[in-house]
Amino acid sequence: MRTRPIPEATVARLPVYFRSLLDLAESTGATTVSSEELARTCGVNAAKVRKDLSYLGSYGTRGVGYDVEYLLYQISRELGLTQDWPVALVGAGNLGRALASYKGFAERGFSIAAIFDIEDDVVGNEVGGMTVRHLDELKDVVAEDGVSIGIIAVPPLAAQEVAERLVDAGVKSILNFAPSVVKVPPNVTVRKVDLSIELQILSFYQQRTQAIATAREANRRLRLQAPKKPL
Amino acid sequence: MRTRPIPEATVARLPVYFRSLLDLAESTGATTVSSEELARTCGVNAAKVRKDLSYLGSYGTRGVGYDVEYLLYQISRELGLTQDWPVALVGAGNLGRALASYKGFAERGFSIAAIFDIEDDVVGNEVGGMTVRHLDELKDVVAEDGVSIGIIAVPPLAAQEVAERLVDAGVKSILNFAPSVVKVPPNVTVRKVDLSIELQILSFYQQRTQAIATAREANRRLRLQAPKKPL
DNA sequence: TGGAGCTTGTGAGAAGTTTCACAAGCTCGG
DNA sequence: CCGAGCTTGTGAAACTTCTCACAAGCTCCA
Repeated sequence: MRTRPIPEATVARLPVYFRSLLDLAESTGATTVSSEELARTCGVNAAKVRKDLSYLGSYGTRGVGYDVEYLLYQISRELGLTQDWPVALVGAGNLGRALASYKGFAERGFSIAAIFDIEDDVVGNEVGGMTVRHLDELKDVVAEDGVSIGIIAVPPLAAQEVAERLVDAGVKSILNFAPSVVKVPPNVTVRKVDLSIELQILSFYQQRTQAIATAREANRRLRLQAPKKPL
Repeated sequence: MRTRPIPEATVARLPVYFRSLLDLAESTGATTVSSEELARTCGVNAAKVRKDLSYLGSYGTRGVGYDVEYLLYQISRELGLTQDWPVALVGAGNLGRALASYKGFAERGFSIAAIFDIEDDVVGNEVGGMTVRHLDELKDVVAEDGVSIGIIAVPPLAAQEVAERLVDAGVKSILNFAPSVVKVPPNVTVRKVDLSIELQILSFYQQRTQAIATAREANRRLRLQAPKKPL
């Protein structure tokens, strides 16, 4: 059926198109959209939109554009959004609690099956309308509820162990919020979201574009503190 | 001084190397590290590590490896981590509060200068040891504290307006957590972190690797509900 | 029915990124 | 001082992603 595999870069953009199409359908009520228009709302190049969508199939009409409803359906099917994905959330700290109450997940069919933690004073607490369970129950919940996606929201030192327990329980996809690299078997997919790394990348480009004079000045000062390269 | 600009892909990895080097220095106390070893802890290819580091300069020693301290200093200088970056956090909802108490930012020199919101019942509250201020004070705070980085943690519909107010106040780099595309002038950098998009990407690959039989079955069922492509 | 005006789908080339493979160069022991 | 054993730095090839430019094909109106 599918001729070529869909490039990773395209997969990463499909959710953006999806959301823009939803907004479009809701706010303007338009039934059809051109690649130009979709590109504008997504902040990308129109040719890129067309090429991306062409990987899904030939769903547009020349001279007219794409039918919004039909395209929405095709993208959601491709992304697997036509079914519900129960998610296991591990870690009920600051971030875990915020994620538990985050509405955006449920909107796309990702429901939190259960929240886990390991601290005695956290297990049993109410978070986002659910009771925090002990991590030891993970395997049972995963099996019972058919969980295939796990979210790691624990301190960095605990992340690798949690990842292993998720894999052991049968989870095949992991979203890692802990600022650490986790290693998993090749049949498991991990994506990481690292808040501090994003700021560091911004800092790089920020520094780059600061006034030349200021940068030169700062560099001179910094060089004085620089450790010597060992001989 | 710099011959070639550092590729974006490399910039995105420097913070990962940086963290691994810190861990390494702390846990093993090693003074030197090979590209092979660093690559292992970062989950990347050794040649990539060497090429990435070579953009910073020739900081290694053949037959020996890289001096950990020296490399740490060079990366932190490149990323602009030798100075402190005050950050304006807009949005004191679930996510905003979690970000406000997130330790990882301060560890890398990103200090929250102030938290802003617009809701009367939120402004004035205590969050992470700070008092939430009204968004109208943004401009003053940015000017006074020399803020150049802003974080958007507000509902999607408010994101564009907040972005404009940040830009207007003089912020040059924005980290956007709202699930929406924000448009800014070309001299401003935006990076987005979209939690739901990450799950949708996982969902795509998850679906792909599920048992063929199951997928076929599901597809057959789904096709029945598919809207017809308009003629 | 035919032609003007759009818009898609895509080949081809450009640009960016990853990986390979190996010369250059360091250390250390004998 | 020399050669064995490492490890870096980097051209070059392979691969991926982006962008351009235009033929193919649709709609609508006269």
